[in-house]
Amino acid sequence: MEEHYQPHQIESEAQKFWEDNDSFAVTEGISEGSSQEKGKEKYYCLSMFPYPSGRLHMGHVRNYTIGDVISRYQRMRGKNVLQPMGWDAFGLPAENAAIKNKTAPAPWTYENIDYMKGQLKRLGFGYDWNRELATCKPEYYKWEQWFFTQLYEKGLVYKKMATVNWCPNDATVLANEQVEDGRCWRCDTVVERKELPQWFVKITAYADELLTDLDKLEHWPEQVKAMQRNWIGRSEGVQMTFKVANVPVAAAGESAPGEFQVYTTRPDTLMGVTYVGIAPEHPLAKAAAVNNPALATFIQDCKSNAVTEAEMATMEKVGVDTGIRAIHPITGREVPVWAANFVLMDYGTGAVMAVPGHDQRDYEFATRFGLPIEQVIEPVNGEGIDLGEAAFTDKGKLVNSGEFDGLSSEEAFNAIADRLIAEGKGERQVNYRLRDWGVSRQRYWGTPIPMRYLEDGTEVPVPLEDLPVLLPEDVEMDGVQSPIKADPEWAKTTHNGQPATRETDTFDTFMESSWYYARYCSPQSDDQMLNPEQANYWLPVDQYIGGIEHAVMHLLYSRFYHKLLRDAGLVNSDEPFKRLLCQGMVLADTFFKLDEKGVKQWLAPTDVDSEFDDKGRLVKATLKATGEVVEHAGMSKMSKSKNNGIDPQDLIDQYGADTIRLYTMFAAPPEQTLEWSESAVEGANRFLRRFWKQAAEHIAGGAVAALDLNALTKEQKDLRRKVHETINKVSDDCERRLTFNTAIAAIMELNNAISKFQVSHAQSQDRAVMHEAIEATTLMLAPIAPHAMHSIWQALGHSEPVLDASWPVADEAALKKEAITLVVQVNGKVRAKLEVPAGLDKDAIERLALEHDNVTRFTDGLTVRKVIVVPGKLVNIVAN
RNA sequence: GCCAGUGUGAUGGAAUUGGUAGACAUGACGGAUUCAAAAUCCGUUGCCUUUGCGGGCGUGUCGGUUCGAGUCCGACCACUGGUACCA
Repeated sequence: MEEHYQPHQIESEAQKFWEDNDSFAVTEGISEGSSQEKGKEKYYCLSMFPYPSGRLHMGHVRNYTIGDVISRYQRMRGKNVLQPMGWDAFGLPAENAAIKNKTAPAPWTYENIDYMKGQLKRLGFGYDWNRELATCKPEYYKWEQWFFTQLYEKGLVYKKMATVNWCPNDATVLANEQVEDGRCWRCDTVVERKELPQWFVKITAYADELLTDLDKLEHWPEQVKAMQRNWIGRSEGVQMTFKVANVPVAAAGESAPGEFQVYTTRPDTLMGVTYVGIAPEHPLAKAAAVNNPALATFIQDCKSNAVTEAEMATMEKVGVDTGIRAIHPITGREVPVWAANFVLMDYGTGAVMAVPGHDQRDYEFATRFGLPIEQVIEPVNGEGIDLGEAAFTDKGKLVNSGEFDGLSSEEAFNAIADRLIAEGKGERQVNYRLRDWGVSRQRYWGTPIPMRYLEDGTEVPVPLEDLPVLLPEDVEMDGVQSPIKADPEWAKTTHNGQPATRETDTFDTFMESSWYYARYCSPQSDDQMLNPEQANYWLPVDQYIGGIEHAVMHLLYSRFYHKLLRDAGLVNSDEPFKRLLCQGMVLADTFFKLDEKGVKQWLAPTDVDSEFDDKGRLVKATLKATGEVVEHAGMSKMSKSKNNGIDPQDLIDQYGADTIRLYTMFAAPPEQTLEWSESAVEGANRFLRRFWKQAAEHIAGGAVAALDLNALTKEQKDLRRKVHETINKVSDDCERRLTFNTAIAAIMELNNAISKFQVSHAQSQDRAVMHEAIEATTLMLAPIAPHAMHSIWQALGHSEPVLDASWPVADEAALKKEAITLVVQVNGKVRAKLEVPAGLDKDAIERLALEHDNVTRFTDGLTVRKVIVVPGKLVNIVAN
């Protein structure tokens, strides 16, 4: 064994060994499994596949190291481990890069995949590359297209109008990310809302199951389940009809609707309705606008409103009186109908009842536009409320509500609902905040939606024998129009011999990432989407690992898709991911400067010098190359769009993969957000060098005697205890807690104990105990620093690779302690420490504590009121 | 705005069930080794106070529960993720 740690040589040797032996290939299935796999429990460990953006960044390294450590740990625990990897290859960045680099998205994507695959291999991740997939390959998206046609046949797919961001200058649809401050990021034109017909998948049909099955996900983080529950947003309420007193006469003799629907979760406040809000696109508003120029202008202005929820919720709430009067369903009173920018046609009924006394948003709107505010609820304790400052939004007791006065909010909910139902004016309804999944994108680099339109406009799904609908890869991007929309020839096709046109929209890329985990079970299957036998052997995924930013959308769409696969008979489980680890984001500073068009140019953090004040806050940033002052936009997750990804390549070149893996795992617990800094990488490298040297010196000492447990000195027993305590600690951290940082800290402590242990060559048991400590350390580090441990394990004389060695088990006998340290507190402050024999009784402990010199100093002249003894931990003396 | 999270020394973090705050690292300082440097090894390192033993303060802010609070409860502040067309 080399005396010095030489990571690059060691790592290429270990990687060659794994490659030559195909160490991470798992054969599919149960019965045809190799003898090695027979009788083993399966373990499917999956990390979220990357978007091939060009280079790995530290967020990827963190994610994939966690997955690889868990996979290697579980393998050492005797499991048959599957760890696959692939590419979420469709998406917007490829189109942007293609335009910028005057190439096509396909070659750009394939080059990135090649480069990033090389980086993953260089980091030593144990993937079964035989199962690699890329979602932009026809053999993958063919089955996604087929499945969509199946959903269409089942009635789970439909088409409707939906709003998009529209750049009138480029005549193109923009993603939310491409809109900055309401303007197009390419040409700075003000963006408009535009309605387009689009395909939707009925996720709302599964809303209830998606909600209730969250309770079955015992090993998912509570925070993720909470976010999904809130996203689905089940509510119980009442939907009711408001009749219109003065129906406006619409243009061309069309009559506007004479009534409209409103949903509320607070029917108890119905008697406090003083106005009604409708969406600017509501048919009533449109009709009223025909003879109301002010309203027409308002509706026109609302066309430039943002489409994102965050912006709509924070924008100024404004509205215009439509002149329409609605009839209150119970009192018959007429209330004004206002068109308001915060009421959305796409969601719910496009109309809301307003109770300014008991809803804060309605209150602010009413105050601003001089609408009446009426109190109909008072606190249960009978206290008065002041509606001069804010709405009273708690539940309570009804007042000013006629026959409903005196009822509690809960009683009034039922009484008012029953009344509306009895009069045929409303019904109880369960609503969800969740909306159906809009899967149409007006972009090129995605899966073509497998639908055809006949000449009479009839829509038909593409039959299996005509799938896949191929996306041409050899195209030119002009930066505005999708090449398959720009080329009229592409859309031409036939259906049963009749001329037809193809759908030119592509799928949302979440469609691909919603089922890839299942495709890994039979990635080469070319006659069906999944091989059910393979899928049911491996699924559900035992451990899924990925960024917390996917807590709702990707993880909810995947859960939905799994249920669709189940209902299609392709899998037999209800949920795709048994245990979930949401890794925290790796953040880095973001910097930008404005170009001549006023558009933000994001700058790589490595190109910027920063100055800090004495509190460590960034006060000035300058471009390294030119000294030009640039703007700092805070820290955010590493991403292509903010250009703040830190490429691990330089660190790998300098220190090797094991150091980067160890450092990343040591820096913080996996779930915690991590602000990127490489200041302690050196320390991780130092630790590996130190252990390497210890192992090399030990091995150079030659043969080792057998351990004789009856002939050990105190020092030898102490080191053994530390070894076995560490085994327990590290096992728990890797299995239950998934806190690799504390596992590494424990191994470092053991390593410090090994350093302090003086080996006398005259004492054969010294070397025997040392041998046990070195072997245990090697095994415990093997999942984290697999290359170096591969070499050390071989040098320790093992023919089997450390990859397949068994995880160590603690020897209970070695853990026994003779004495323990107890803390003595007086009134909660530590005043003394006692060394006592383990198992000493309570009275004796109490006596020893009260007699201690530094304790009597603080109890002198006081009366001892109480003594609390926490066995094995502390004594607290309460005195005054 | 709404939903979810985070906040502990100079820095990353530890404290797993309400029981010793600061494990393990990084950095800094001092020393050994060296012609010298790197590397390595040893020591010190929350703040204030004390010759020393020790003492006081201290986990974003303010308040509460408890013998005892980083941990539980209430209010607030700051930052991060998501907010349905970034993935």
